[in-house]
Amino acid sequence: MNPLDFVSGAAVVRASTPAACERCGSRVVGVCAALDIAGLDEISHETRRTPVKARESLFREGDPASSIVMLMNGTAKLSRLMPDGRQQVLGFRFSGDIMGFTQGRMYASDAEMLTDGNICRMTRPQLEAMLERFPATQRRLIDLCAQELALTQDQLVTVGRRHAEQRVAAFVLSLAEAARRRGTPPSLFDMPMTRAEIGDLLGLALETVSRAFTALRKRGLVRELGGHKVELPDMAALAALADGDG
Amino acid sequence: MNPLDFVSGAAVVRASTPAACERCGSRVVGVCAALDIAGLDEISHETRRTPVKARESLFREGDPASSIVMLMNGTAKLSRLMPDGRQQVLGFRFSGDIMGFTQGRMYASDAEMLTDGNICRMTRPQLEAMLERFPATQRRLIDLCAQELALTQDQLVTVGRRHAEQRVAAFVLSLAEAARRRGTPPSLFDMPMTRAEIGDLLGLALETVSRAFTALRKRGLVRELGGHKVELPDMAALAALADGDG
DNA sequence: CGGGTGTTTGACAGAAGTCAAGTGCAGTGG
DNA sequence: CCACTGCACTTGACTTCTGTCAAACACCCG
Repeated sequence: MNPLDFVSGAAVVRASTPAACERCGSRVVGVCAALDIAGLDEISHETRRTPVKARESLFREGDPASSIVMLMNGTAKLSRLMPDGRQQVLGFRFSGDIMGFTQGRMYASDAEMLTDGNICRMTRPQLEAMLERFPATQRRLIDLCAQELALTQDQLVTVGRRHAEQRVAAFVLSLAEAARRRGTPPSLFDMPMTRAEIGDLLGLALETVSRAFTALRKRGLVRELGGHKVELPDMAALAALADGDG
Repeated sequence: MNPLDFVSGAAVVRASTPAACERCGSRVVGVCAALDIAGLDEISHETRRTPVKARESLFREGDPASSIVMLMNGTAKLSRLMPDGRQQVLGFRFSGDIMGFTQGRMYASDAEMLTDGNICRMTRPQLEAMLERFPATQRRLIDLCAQELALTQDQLVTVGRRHAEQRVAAFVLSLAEAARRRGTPPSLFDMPMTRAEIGDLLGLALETVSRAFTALRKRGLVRELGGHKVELPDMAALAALADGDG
């Protein structure tokens, strides 16, 4: 497996036919990427771009899945709560990702912002109407799901078969890959999540995550610049380590 | 999380309008469940029911994803190979499940039969044609994907946040749930996989799996009857244990 | 009946979790 | 402007769980 593919389950796909969306911002993302200008215009009447703040909850596990959320800006966290109070982070999401789409009637996870940002909500009926009216968006939703599934499976491999340091290496590489997809430099990016949240993603204690970062820092594979900025001087070596050759 | 929902990532959905499929057998499964009699008739011209034997490979990771496979009968294993030779089992599949659907051009995992069985293959062009001709199958594919995604996330919770014995408890409960969906008694089912394969699913060594089974047997929560038959005398207690109350 | 595969069990080593203390940093308020 | 306070992070010591290695056993298939 290529650790660059691991990522935190993000379903990021760029618009194939870039077009401006007045309400949602300049980039066309998520399912809407399949829409032409006319379709976008129709949809944009019904969705609103709204600012959200760090730590704000977007939806909760078990709540009725009344709408899907497109993340226009910022970073979010998807997680589930265990009965004993601990949480499993399912993945982090970035601008361009969609969240909250489910087959069932309820959300399958919590979603919470890690940073300030902007979202667009589309209600379930609006989504259904769009799928009906623009069949191309159906195929797109299938692709988004299939891709997200593949990425979740990748994470399963990471959590199931890698040691602590390898998991953290794979994790930072996934952030790099997510940055690349957003069109920003992959070797220098933001990492707004805490050690505890990373641990809950990777199935590790926060102290173990901290020790792994220290080890990677000492090897010169990861550099933390302050302000949650991270630099990866040697991504190839990091990938080798993640795959067990380190 | 409900441990009964954990399962091995199976996307099992019964036909809402049961109808006979001459080529594939008596039950209508997978995407085809959305088809009416006329559609089934049309499709059935192009797919063939073929017997497969235990340990036979259905497709391999990295091969061109030329067809999807509907498992009519028997049990299969989906897995990925790590660079160091170890494998991560992504899930087990049962009669009624579909395998090999992917957004990319290649299969994302290996698929191998654990038992003798029967499959139907549908080529990619056939699938595309069906999706085009019968839009209802598109919605069905979305649902199958979304459901499979949710189940894979469940497994992530299991592997990431549970101890060995809890994982094994969650695993046998998932087999029970899969049996229930197939319409067979949930407290008595086949378990054709080896301890090593269970370990590769749960991120455990085979010895650890064996010890966990011994412990569950001693507690009277699991009974192995020979011939790969397993009985669960107290599923509620098992669920409590899986959730950490044990 | 025999051989191979899968399973169980034990002893030990090693990785990660837990508990605890101390450090650093950022935002707040005087 | 600076001290204070709270949170996140780091580091150490110790414990516990799981992995590894090894041997014996059980079971199924030929």
